[in-house]
Amino acid sequence: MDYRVQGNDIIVYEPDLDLDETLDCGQAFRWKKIASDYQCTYEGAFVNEKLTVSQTDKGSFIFHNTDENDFISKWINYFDFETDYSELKRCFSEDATLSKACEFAGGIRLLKQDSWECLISFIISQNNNIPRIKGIIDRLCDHYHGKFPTCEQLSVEDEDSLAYLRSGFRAKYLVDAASKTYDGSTKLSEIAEMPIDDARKALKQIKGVGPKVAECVLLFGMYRTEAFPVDVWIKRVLEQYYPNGFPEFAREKGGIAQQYLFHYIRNNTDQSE
DNA sequence: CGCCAGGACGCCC
DNA sequence: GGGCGTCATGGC
Repeated sequence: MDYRVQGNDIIVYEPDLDLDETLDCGQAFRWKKIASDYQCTYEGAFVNEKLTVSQTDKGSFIFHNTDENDFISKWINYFDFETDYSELKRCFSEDATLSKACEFAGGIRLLKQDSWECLISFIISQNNNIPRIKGIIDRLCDHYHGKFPTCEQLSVEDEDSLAYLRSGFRAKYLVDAASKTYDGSTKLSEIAEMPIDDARKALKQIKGVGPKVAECVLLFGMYRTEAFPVDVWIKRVLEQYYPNGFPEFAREKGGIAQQYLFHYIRNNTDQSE
């Protein structure tokens, strides 16, 4: 990744990033594509740090109204710019299916999100579709003047007071997640450092957090790249392409591989193979 | 109208 | 420990 300061903006060159593939692939739900003169432009936030970012060409980006200190302290981390995804994809390409998946959507990167925001977001995601997940999270942040609520703010709510979210049966799960996180019976920062099976077990103490949501929180909110969320789509990939199990060599970064595979299978609905 | 959506829970055996 | 109905909501 290279960057330079240009006026109030940061100009970034990173061949292994595509904004559509990364910001609209179901790992984060607060990015909105807005009209612009560029190839694409997104508005969103990391917790409460807002950003408008454009892709001007393949591998070229503008981080609007961003000073160099913020870029270094926040966005390099969030976009995982310190990881060499070319190297990662070379490694994955040892496997035929992964090779195709990386080629299909090579601009996906794993966003290093906030664990609390991920916990809430992926509780909302269960048995839900992406547009509606975004709608619920929109209403949640609008309610707090555009910011994502803290666990303290959410902990004073109950099922009825959350009715405005129209999150259905998930509201009671949000209440439990907020109260456990606020009163300290769930310590997300400690869970992030635990051996993976202990971390899974700890997360599943929260009502509404099962195997899939726990795995998503570990991967997207705690950068545990060995976490491997299995949903209906990935289940299909595993059955179709990996009847003898997912290859051992890719498991340490399996969560990132999973992102490529998820996008690949979802956008290649040809099931004839 | 029924079906599905980046699932989890409660209850059954 | 696995199998199955149920849980809100909204788009198609």
